[in-house]
Amino acid sequence: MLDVKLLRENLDEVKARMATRGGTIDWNEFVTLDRERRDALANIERLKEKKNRLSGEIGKIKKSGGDAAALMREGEEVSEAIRAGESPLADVETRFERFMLTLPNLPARTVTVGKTESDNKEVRRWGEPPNFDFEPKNHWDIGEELAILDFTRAAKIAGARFAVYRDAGARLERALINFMLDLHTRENGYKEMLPPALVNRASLIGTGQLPKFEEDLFHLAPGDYFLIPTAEVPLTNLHRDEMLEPEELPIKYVAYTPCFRSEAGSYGKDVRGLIRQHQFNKVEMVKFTEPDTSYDELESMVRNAEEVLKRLKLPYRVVELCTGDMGFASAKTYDLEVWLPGQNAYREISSCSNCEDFQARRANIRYRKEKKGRPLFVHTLNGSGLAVGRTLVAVLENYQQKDGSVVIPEALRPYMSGLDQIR
RNA sequence: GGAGAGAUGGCCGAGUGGUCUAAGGCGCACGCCUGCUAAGCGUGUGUACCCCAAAAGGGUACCGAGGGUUCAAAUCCCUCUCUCUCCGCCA
Repeated sequence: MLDVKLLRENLDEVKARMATRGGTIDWNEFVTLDRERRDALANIERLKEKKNRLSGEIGKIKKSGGDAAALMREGEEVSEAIRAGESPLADVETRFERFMLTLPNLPARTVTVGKTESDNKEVRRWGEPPNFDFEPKNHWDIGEELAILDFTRAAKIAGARFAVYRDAGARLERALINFMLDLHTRENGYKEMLPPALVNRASLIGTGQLPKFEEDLFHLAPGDYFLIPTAEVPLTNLHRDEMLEPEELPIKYVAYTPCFRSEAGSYGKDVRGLIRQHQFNKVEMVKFTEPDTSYDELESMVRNAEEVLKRLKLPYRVVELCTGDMGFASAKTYDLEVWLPGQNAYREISSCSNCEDFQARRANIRYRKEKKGRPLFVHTLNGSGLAVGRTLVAVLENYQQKDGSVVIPEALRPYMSGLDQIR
């Protein structure tokens, strides 16, 4: 959520910066609703003041045995007026709040202005795409030929966009999860968490998926729960409605969770293989920081995600998303794209974002810098470290051999009981 | 799923219709005192929003959440959420 005062006081600047995201926002609605809301509020507060004053006087008169009938009649009228004013006020407040909750975050000033993916800025590359003396295969062919991935039976038991990992495939996925968690907890200073994969509406409003993107989520009717689309949701909401101590910042969490996405509207995209699934595994990093340090923390989070790819010796590049390509809650985002020989392209495997105080406002996550100072909103960051299924794809495609086997990256062998090759 | 108990400020805890403008304690901040420390004494102590150009100042709301009764609700009524105890079921 954006700061209402910022909108009131610097509307022209906000308009211009928000426009760089693309899409249109009805700013007149903001001005109108804000005006209406404040007028209605001032009106009702005046009446309530009167009510409180009358009630106090009636109390005193009754205590001293006097007759308060006239004042009580007046009080009745005031209460009637309050009741009449309450529903218009509630109505305008609801509309105002809904408007505010559907505004995306303001892009950071440093972010490159652009419309689409093609305007994104490559920041750096690492590693060389491998040279094969044969035609490299897609991971789904590799996986099915080695009998470590089974899409046919996944379709039978669940449907499209699901996968069954089998034998060494299942084990490789598990090895990747453990490898990533160990790296982030032992070397990068994150605390491991294992949160629920189901969350309530308030949590999804906190991180920004609701109210605008309900169709992207799986909703469970009994209990009104949602399956999490990313561990960012439970991890960030851990501290919803909390006051954090400045000395505990930055807080750094890492969690492995399954993630669930409806992929509504993605028909025809990545229809084969593991790239786009309804259910996938992800190791996610989340940070809570002071405003001053959040951009340094974003840089180090990106380095933490890169370290996974470096240790696996997978070639990748880092891309800074332009204003038009960023997610709803983000002020600045870096994507990590891993080289996939089967597609002859770099594909997203991690996304690291600084949400500044956008989520902290929605989720009411604050800290007090000074003991007597006012509460301030923290900055929240999140990043994949990494998308596990896509990492498995990258391993299969980059480490494939002419004979159809796949070499296990050295860093993973301790997690595979020393196994060095899947054949 | 059944029965019962509970939810009050940063924390503990009192409070069953009108000075609750929430007692008291702890904690915290500032000051005083004491050669240090401890103790003691005094003062203060939340959040959000609104009015005001700003400051000063003023107002409204907040006792788990939402409704209701009443001139007036922490207090009475209804619904819900969560926590705890016991029973049942269960990986």
